[in-house]
Amino acid sequence: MATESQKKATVSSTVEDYLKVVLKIEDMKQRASTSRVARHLDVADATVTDMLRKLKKAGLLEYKPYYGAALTPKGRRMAVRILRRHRLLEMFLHQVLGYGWEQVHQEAERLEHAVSDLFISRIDALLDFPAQDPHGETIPDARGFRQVEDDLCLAEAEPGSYSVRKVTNSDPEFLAYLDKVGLRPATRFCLQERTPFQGPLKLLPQSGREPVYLGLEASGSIFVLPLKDRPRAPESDPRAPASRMAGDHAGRSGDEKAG
Amino acid sequence: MATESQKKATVSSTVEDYLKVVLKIEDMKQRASTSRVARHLDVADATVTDMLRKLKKAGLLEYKPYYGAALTPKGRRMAVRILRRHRLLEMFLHQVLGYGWEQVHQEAERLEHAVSDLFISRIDALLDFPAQDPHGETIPDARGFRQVEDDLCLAEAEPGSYSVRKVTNSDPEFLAYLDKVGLRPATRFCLQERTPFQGPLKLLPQSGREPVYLGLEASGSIFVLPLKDRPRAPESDPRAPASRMAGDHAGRSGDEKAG
DNA sequence: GAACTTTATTAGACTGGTCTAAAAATGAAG
DNA sequence: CTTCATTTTTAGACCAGTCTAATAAAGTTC
Repeated sequence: MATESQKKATVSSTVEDYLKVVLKIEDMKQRASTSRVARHLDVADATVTDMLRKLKKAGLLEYKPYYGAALTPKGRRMAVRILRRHRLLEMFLHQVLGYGWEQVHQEAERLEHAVSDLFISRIDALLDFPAQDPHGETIPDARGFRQVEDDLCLAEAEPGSYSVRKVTNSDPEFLAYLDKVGLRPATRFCLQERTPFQGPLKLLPQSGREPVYLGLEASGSIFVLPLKDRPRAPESDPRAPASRMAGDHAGRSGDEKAG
Repeated sequence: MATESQKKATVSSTVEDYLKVVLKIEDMKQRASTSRVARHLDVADATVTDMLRKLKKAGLLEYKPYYGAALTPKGRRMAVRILRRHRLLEMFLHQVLGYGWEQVHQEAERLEHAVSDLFISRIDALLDFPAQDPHGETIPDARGFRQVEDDLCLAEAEPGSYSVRKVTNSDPEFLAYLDKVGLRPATRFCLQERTPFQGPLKLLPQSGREPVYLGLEASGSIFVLPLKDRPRAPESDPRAPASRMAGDHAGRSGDEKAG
């Protein structure tokens, strides 16, 4: 019923992964260079060179040697389709099977290649056509439309009230930490002062109450406190696990290998 | 939570398919010869010879050249695990996502290799630990135990009252036909006369009402009628699609390639 | 038990996806 | 514009899984 009468140019899950990565890189407004793609996929550069040429030949992307790749409309459609499947599956695992938000990514990563269109359309309906996944990422609709929002990076935010728009990191440990600490999509908090922390939180400015306090250690780690416990000055805090874990991830805040 | 602390000798889905087929053949009390395995998997005999030797080396089965293969305990455990996954997934697709029983097999065939143990244990709980799949096949429990029942083949059945125990055929068209006609696991019916039909129906003698009549055309096709419409003598009937479809499948009633 | 048929195995090759190591192009710095 | 460092591509190889064609066991018949 769902997606009939379309040329099913079925591709391997490997190809799907390459397209997904190129889309992700393009979304970050970076050039999809051989090495960048290789880092995301954790394969050798030479492997990527080969593959990009194959994908070019298949009409899924443009590829200029020594420069990089860019999705064609066709490649983009396929990549967005996988993105949709991934996020819908994450939502399904979270809502229907009770997975923690730190558990959904890995499973969706495999399932996105294996489930049928029927499966996807059934869980879509079951979830009542959700607009976001458990991380707050927007789910492209069945036609492949995605509303791209201008999220605010934590590092760009002026002091004020915000809510967490999305968390762009899929590391289970880190997400479990955020969860423990009560920081998830839609959580509201007060940013005390500007911070250079580049972490995976994307924010939405917000007027309203501020139930949570979010601050920054000297080391660069983030920490979160109920507002009533807010310290006078946001400096060091003997919160061992929090410091450790947040620190770990703040360190790798650039881009590669984060998802 | 479910299946921790066990050596995860992860194998490819291809290997899982080979093991599954050998288990299936052994369950039919046949010798898992090279060519029989090859027919089930739809690959060349030479391919199977290679693979059986690899699987022997991996300790998953015994293999005697020019004779055939037999699962080792380890191979059997793995095969039963896949069987469990397959049937649980079928039940899940049917019950939770509303798949028709003719649709579940194909999807489960892919998913059984892709989902995690967590996924399986979650759907198991969600379905309240079902004992059978939509076709009436018994689902092995989490420890790998399976109760094997002595079902009656249609061809062995004397005239009398029965209910459908299970349908061991996964052809979507055929199953859709049986469904349309109201013949599924637990359906009760009256067998009018002994039939040489070797089809995929397994029966369980049953005392009770007989709402359905199942008979045999001269050609070997089956057909079904509500009891009140039952004809005096079970002969031809101008029910075109029924005759056609059932005939198609009764023809290939032996064993190979049926599932 | 010799001849023939069937079934199984070997031999050699191909594909997709990957690797390492070496060569080449690009780009940055003097 | 040369030189050096970085990035990318080429060359050659490997592995898993598959195929076809040729050969060799096993089984069947007379």
